[in-house]
Amino acid sequence: MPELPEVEVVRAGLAPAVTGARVLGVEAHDVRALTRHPGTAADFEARLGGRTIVGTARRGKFLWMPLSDTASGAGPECIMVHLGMSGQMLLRAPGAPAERHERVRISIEHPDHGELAIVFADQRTFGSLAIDALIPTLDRQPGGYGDATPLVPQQAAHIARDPLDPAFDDALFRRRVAGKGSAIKRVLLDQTVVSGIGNIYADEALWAARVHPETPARDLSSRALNRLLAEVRAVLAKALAEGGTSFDAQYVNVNGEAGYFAHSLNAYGRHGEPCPRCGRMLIRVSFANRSSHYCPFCQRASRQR
DNA sequence: GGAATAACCTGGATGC
DNA sequence: TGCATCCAGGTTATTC
Repeated sequence: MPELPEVEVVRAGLAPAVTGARVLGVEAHDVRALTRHPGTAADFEARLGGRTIVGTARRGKFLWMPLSDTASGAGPECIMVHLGMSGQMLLRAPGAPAERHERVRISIEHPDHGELAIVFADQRTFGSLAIDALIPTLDRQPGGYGDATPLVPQQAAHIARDPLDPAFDDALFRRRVAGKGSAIKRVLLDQTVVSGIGNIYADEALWAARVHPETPARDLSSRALNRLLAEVRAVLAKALAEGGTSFDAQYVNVNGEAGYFAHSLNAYGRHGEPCPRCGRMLIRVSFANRSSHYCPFCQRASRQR
């Protein structure tokens, strides 16, 4: 499932191929891939045609590609992308056969690389593209990773910065967590508190920090919270270095290749196997319409203070 | 206002 | 072999 490392791999893969490229044409095959777009599919196609992609940026799981200004003088805009659970952004040669679950194809011409196709494919149709307005960030810091401009898509403005963002505010994160009575795992998954973390990396970071997923957030000591934040960063960075987590064909980079981090998972999906730390059995429990995987021995709720 | 829950969606895995 | 059911989970609207 695309979480921060997977989205960053996609962004980094797109950047050299799309920055400076002009949009030659757009084919929206499935309107479900445009649920975030405020207009029709025809409007999406018309507003994108002829524009130049001037960069790539990412905040948490949101990815965007700023566009050149329009002749009409409308404010700055971007192509906003959310991969949802199964979205893929693929780079293909012009005229390449349609991908399975292909929803949108954007044909571009790059001054150095020539013609290419950006293909958005999505099996479960939770992902979406949109043309969105770019608005100033409240803290006047760059809107996201990969672009120094202090602008962020309107639809991603409510999302907190992610832990790998240089402008991430550790103190603000601690204050927000300390004010929550919910389970710490639920707080980690709350994109308005900290972005980029999904079910996989939440389980991995909690395991690494020895924190029980159902510990009330406000019960965590400063020490435990600092340890957890450090482990979140470590897990995300390691996954990023290994190209992200792929269990099946659900996540691939822009060339259709899988990542390797699934081999490094310690807790997620390993229920019934021995804990790599203590050797006791890892378990899986139902949690907030999800599954939680943890070690009931070395992640005890009573050990947080 | 904060917190919890359901719904959206598809295809692979599983059970009968 | 074929059909029905379950499960995966990011985001958001709805409900409490």
